[in-house]
Amino acid sequence: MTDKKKLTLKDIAKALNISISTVSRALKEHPDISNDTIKLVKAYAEEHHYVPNLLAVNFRQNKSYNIGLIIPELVHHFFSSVISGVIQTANQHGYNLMICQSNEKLEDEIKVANALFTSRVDGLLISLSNETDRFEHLFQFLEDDIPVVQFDKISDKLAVPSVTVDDFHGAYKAVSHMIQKGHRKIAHIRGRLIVQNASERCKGYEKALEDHGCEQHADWIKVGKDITEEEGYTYAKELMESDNPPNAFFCITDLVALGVMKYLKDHAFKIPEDVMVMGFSNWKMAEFVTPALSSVDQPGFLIGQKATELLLESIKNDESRMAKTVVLPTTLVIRASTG
Amino acid sequence: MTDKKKLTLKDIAKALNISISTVSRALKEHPDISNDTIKLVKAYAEEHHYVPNLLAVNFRQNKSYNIGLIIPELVHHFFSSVISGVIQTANQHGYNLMICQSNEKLEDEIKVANALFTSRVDGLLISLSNETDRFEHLFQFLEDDIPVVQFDKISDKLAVPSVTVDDFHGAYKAVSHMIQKGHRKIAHIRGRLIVQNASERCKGYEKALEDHGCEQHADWIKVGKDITEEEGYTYAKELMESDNPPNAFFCITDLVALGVMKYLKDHAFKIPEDVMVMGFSNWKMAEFVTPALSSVDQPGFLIGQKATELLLESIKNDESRMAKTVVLPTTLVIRASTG
DNA sequence: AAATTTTACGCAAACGGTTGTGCAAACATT
DNA sequence: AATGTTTGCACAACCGTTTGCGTAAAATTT
Repeated sequence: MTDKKKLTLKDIAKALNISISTVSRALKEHPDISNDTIKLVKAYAEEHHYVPNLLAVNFRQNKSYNIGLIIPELVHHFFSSVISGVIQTANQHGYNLMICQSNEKLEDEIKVANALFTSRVDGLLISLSNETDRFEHLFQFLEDDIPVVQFDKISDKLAVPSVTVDDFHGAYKAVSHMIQKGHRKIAHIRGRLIVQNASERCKGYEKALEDHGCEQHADWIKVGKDITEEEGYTYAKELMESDNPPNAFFCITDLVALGVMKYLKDHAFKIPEDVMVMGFSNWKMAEFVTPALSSVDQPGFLIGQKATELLLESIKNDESRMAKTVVLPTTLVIRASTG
Repeated sequence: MTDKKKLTLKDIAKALNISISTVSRALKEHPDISNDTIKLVKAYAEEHHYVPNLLAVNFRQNKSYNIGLIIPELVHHFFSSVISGVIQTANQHGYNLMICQSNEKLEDEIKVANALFTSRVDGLLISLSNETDRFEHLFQFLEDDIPVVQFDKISDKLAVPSVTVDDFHGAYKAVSHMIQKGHRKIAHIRGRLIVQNASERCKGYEKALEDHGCEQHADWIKVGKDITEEEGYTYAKELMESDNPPNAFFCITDLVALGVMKYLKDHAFKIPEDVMVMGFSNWKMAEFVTPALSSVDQPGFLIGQKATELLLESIKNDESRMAKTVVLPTTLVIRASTG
């Protein structure tokens, strides 16, 4: 291959018969440099397509201009929206993104966190895996003054800024909506409460029932493990075959709701007339299933944006690194499954 | 903030009273260094958590260990699968990924390509935007000996290795399947033919009709512009209201198929009894719509993996940079919409 | 014992920028 | 005219690692 060397400051300096430092300063319009020289240097650089060696710059500045992102799953509508927001914001500020998956496993999370740490990212964004109950792999960043921001799946054991959606009110609005539609016997299929989102949504559900004076039964709350469609199907079956079947389902996520809908359709229950179904997250598919699924929309893109802004701010100044919480609003999207 | 400096080779050298170069070599077990010294250095490095400064290493090697990825859309099931494959493969080989979106616009594609170029990526993966008909922004990489690999949306004007799925046979299999099910009047809703995938799928469709001796009508082929659900709906309406309505639809993508299904359901056509519908891409939602949508599955993860492998190989040795084509097989996924 | 080879390490340059400091010339002030 | 100030640039150190080369000491061969 042709061995074309990239143009360097030294080359320009030699060509114009001035010093390297003058070239460097001229390119950034340093006040010490005369306008004539600035023009001269810039013209030459432009003409010869000078592009600064970022590797050298970053090394000198001891900054990678990389931020790390750890998410449980990449192939996921919500998380890809988040990524999209992160990328846009990061790029706007001259930062690049290094994305890693934890696959919802603590082991993998630790592995990729260490990799990002050795890569010397300037900051870290993370949505914790469901398994995460230790934080040493994240503390090492803080010990090295590398700011961390958590989003969506967060923990209060990690004292860093966080961005979440208002799961509580999202759930509250969703459940209230079904109550107003006349369906007051509402079941809830949720995840384990160690995950903050699950806990908040459940609280919102309970508060709505309470505020509207609806029946509350412990066995109307089912705890999913993997949060799959199958679980939705199974629990729907259990609940609908019980002595006191509900006439509405509030599901922790759209996938579970789909399982519930499948059971209901298989057994000739009419949605929403007989039984209403509400999801959470508003996946793309929610609008395409039949009947279209009502859901609580989480602003993924916005979360990504906001989290990245917080992180970049923390990178700039130390004071921004205190734990603080940004809570973004959810939007109730009403479709056919709740009338 | 506490000003804790990272441990450097110099620190280790000073502590052990040996030279920096010996430390450097010891850590990589250079044959010039005695086993005793290697052990000594490694022990010290381990104990004090030495982590090499990648910024310095990369600068010194003049390698960023970054590869760029340009895709039309991030929030998209297929592309996030691809990304997932790319990330895994890249990380396995010590490379990081810089992801950019073109939003299907040439202008954006050029912008991000330039950004990646200045970032000095070691290689570039790209799936072209639908608008791309110029290639200067990509040629600059080749001129600088930075290898490029294209996938999915490719162009033969770009003489670099490419990875695609077998759109032709995917389409052929899909259409043949419907014919075998007894639906011989098959319409096709496709995209513009300058996009290679659209062209291949259309050819596969035509070949299947021909091989099975089915009617072929030019007006059974509709050309979508944005490839949206609405277009599917519109064309389904047009076709079903025509004098000679088809009894099957082969759609260039699942989204279009959903639009078609919507029209059919709205107008009381039975799927698949009256009219069959076939999509392409096998999006997540295909299995959740009613009736579940048959589709042609594209192995996104595999494409990402393969493309990355080709790229990394090209980075390693110049000879691997010749244009060559890897074609991955598709899988026909039969669901309710085709019986 | 002298000559040769091997072993094990140190020295110093290099990568391409950034930046603090020094200094001559030009200009302004008294 | 002597002094002080500003302007515009050059010098050189520096970031942390890699690597070619040189060389004493040890090991081996004559």
